[in-house]
Amino acid sequence: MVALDINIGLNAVIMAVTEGAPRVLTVHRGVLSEYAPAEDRPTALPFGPFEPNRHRTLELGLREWVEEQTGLSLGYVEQLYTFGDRNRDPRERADGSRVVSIGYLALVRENSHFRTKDAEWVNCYDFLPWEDWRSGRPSLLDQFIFPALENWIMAEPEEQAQRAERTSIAFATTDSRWDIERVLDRYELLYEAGLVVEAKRDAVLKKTEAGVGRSFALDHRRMLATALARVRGKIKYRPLVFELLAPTFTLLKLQNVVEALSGVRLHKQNFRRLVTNNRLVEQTGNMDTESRGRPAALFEFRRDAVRERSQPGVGLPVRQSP
Amino acid sequence: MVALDINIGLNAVIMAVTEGAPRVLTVHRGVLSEYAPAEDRPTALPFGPFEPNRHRTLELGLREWVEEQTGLSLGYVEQLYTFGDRNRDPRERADGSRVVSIGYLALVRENSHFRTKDAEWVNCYDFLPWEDWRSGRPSLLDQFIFPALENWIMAEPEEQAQRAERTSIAFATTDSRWDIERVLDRYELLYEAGLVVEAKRDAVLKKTEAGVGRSFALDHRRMLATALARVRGKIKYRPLVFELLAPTFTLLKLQNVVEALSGVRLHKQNFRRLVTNNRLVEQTGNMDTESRGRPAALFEFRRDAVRERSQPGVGLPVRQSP
DNA sequence: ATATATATACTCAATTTGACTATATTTAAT
DNA sequence: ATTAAATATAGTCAAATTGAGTATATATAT
Repeated sequence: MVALDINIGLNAVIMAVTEGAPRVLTVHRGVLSEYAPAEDRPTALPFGPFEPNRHRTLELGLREWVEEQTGLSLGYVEQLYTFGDRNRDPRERADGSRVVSIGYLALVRENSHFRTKDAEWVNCYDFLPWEDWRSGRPSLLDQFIFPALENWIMAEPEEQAQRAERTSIAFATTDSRWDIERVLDRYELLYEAGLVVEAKRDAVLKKTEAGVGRSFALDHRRMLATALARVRGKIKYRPLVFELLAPTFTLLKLQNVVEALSGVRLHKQNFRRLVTNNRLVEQTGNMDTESRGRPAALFEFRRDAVRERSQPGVGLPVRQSP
Repeated sequence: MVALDINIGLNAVIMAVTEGAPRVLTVHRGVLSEYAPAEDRPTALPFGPFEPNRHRTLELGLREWVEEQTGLSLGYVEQLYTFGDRNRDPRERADGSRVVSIGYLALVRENSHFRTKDAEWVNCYDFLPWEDWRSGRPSLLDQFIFPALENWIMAEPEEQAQRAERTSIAFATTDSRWDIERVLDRYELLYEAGLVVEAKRDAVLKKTEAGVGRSFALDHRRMLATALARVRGKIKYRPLVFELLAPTFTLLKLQNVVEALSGVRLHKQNFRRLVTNNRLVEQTGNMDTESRGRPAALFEFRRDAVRERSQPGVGLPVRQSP
């Protein structure tokens, strides 16, 4: 039983959808600042240590320090993943100490107030720009990512076949369709191929040109990818979206939040048919006032749907709208 | 930064399907023995400490000690959940030390050899008997669980509504269908209602009559429930089953493994149509020899299916066969 | 030879999905 | 006041999928 020198950190991927984009709460200081030069202090996820003498459970620990630091009282929280690789964190010392981080996903409503102590909402797609297909296929893919991945595949004769297959699955380069859920696979591939700056920082590859997408401290971009993958997967069969919406909303608003998270456009009429036929929402009787065209009916989430249907999600169709 | 006295343990839920039942590898000794009286040493999941100076990653740590202790070389491994509640583990002391356990799921083939150092395969449904509906609705539900839950609901006037709703969702007591994935919800409800012996042991409730299902050390039954829920959910859209099968198999064998895990019977013809139409498997050309009736064709997993289809699972239909 | 167990092909109706058309009701621009 | 643009909502229709069967083939056990 080795007791010495394990620290547990709690990381929060706090997401909201505002102005048509999924956003993540970031900080520029905190526990990590002392380890980075002041001028080069990277964007980071909110982070707090787990203190066993203070916190009865991991999740309560997270809620407490998030509230302390940001004034934000979290509603929906779920554990994502525990990250424990060596050399993840500069606070580890040569003697074998380790920082293990437990990542959490939290969803908050778009107008949640918080004390902005150096915190900022950032568009998730700034970090993962290849994941947003709402305005069509991101040109970044063909202009930079695919050529670079092709080089990486060819670079190692031994592993060509395996690298090609992984790329084909993650990025749908051959016949298959883009799978919105493979967010983490894609990020990890880009990392291994040295196409994100975190890989250079971790000296996985030697320095090449600038990486793709905005970078994050430590392995925080990986945590964000894990979070987005989880949300995209779960939205289909659990009523997650409603955690991100005001209590009443129009169907267009609901659709826009689903589209922002999934990164694809949906067929409007069929989307409406799905959510209303499945009785996932019901009309409140009121109408929306701020619309441009014909006013839309306001809906609310039918909580009973959870009991009635076994998979009460917003039913993402596979295809995009034209 | 509080460094003192956090221990990280790694727990493995190692599953196989043999003789028509999902089984979990259990041990009766190991790190925990010294804390339990010898005559009352409960069944436990394999457990090992995470040693940061030895293990580069958490998963490698798990693989190493599982191999050391059991001789089993794990193939498919995925992280399940990190458990860190206070008072989970008797090795915690009053000074605020804590044992945080990271649970892993591993799937192995039915004939995997291991050095049986006090280890034993146990039917998962011994621990969670209400989860096996293959021979019809378990009588345990109506004979014991529902009356007891009803008492629990009524016991606290303040919380009646909430308890009733949770019970209704988890156990499909009203109109809804039994949802095979809500394994963890159901276990946690039974725990809170004091209907499993672990709850008495943890003094959540005062002693009542014997609990339902076979008990497990510490919170290991909760980990098993987490694992079964994960497998049941993932089997639908990822080719997990093939980790549990020999390289070639008959369609009946495949169906039986899916049924064992999901706990429900499936419609045979439709199941075949699904897996063959989706080209998830392909014929090897050989026939099975040991069948009772007409010999069945042997199939193998089509690895390409992962690339072609975005959700390559075994397509569990919702309903059971008659 | 017969009963029983299993495999496999095929049918058919109900439901769900994808892709449309048509129409209604509002605001903004002219 | 009229028109264009934006949005909401209803409805249609064919294709694909699903649920529930029937029918038939090929083996073993007695």
